[in-house]
Amino acid sequence: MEENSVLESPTTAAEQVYAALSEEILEGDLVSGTALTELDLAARFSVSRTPVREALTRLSAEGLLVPLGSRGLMVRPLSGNELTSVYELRVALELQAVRLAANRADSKIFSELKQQLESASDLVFGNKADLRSFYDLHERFDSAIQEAIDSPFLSAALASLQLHLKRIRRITRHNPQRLIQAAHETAIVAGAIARGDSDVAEAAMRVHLSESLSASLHSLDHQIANQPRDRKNEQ
Amino acid sequence: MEENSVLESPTTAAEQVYAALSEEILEGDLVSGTALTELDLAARFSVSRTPVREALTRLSAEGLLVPLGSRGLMVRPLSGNELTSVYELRVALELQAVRLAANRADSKIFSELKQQLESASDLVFGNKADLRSFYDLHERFDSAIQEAIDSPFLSAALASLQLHLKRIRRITRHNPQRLIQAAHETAIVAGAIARGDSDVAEAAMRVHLSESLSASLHSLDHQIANQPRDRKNEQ
DNA sequence: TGGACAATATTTGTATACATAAATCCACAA
DNA sequence: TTGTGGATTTATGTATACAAATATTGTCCA
Repeated sequence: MEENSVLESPTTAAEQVYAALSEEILEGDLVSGTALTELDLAARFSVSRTPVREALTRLSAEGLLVPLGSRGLMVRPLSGNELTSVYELRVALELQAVRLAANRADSKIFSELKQQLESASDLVFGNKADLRSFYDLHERFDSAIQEAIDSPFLSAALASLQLHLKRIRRITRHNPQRLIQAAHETAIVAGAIARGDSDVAEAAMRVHLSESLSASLHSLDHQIANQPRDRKNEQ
Repeated sequence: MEENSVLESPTTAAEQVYAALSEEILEGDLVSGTALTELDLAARFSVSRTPVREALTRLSAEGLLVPLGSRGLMVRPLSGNELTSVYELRVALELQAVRLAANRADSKIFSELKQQLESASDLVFGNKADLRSFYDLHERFDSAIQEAIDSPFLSAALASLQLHLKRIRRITRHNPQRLIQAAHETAIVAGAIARGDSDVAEAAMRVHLSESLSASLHSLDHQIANQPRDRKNEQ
């Protein structure tokens, strides 16, 4: 919903708590199911409960936190079923996004992105900085789409989705082979957008998301001897 | 999500303020651009600023309120461009929803809905109660889809979308002809879901949304800019 | 008249005190 | 041992006081 740019000067305490907590959730430092209490957080961040409450309200509204029993909140668990649901939302939003982008985008931007994505494989096996720039490239791709479509409601939904996707990427195992494949799939999407072919862009994105979901589920299943995809351990 | 309307008992002050404000926004009692201040609202609802702040935070997170300058919040304006963006989001979510519903739904439920939708035209020209039950039928249709897809993230996005759609329906002019047509279009979708035909369900929904957007934009264009609202369609 | 600047008012941001409800603990009895 | 009731603790819900930031007003001077 808002910019996470780096130029933040005088942010409020509530925003800082929100930023810190969402980062911890997205980075996996706060694992699924962790209970949060206002008093603990207030002490930890050396602020009063008031800004903590605001941060928790916002995190709940975004679905990163869910009620825990009759009292308190916990970091939202992401089982295989919920991961599948995130992808059902992702398919909805991103197919529409690339379709619109193909109709509206500046083709030069996406031609460049296509080339960069095609040559991104090297980065996957590089050092940490290379891997970082690999992810940056994908973020630039997402940003370019949002800018191209210029649709505030769709963009807001995509931004919200990105939060959960970032969590999922941390939860699932790092898989270099899959990353290379994903870059290739995304390059095809970028190419289709660049030449304004919305049908192919949509089809290629559908392929990409299908592959991506399979890989994530597979990775999740192999994490712990924990749950395959049944509906028992929800909530 | 909120089938408990009136008799819900001992809710918190923050929730009551949230419910009251969102109702006022959705019903058009608070017109686009209205500035809200915490102190005024606290006085109006006879509570302190604390629960008011929580309500405002939630309404902002849902996009019903937007920042007004450097201070304060206002009811989000919905121009033609924003209306179009809402529909770009709606297309994304509802095409996916009906596609999934066609694969998962109990066909008996949607067969019934189809029949009810086909015979709903009478209600449009009836009295207020009839019109109310016409809208109820559409809400039951939406609920049935959400239940069929059983996908928490997609459902949350649909629920959030519904808020803005409800606003739009109030902002745009009441058009009986369009309502009858919409019921027919929706009946076709319900029929396709009932027999598990996801392609036709998607296509029929695409038609419905396209027609619906055209009608809404047309209605918006023909409204005198900021005419004082006449109170014909009060509850 | 018009503009700069100081005084004032208004509004949001934060801390804190108190109220209330739920969970926990503990003593005591069956 | 078990479980029942009440006291205690703990957490959230709400009100309020104060601080800080911004807008507004008004005054004085060129």
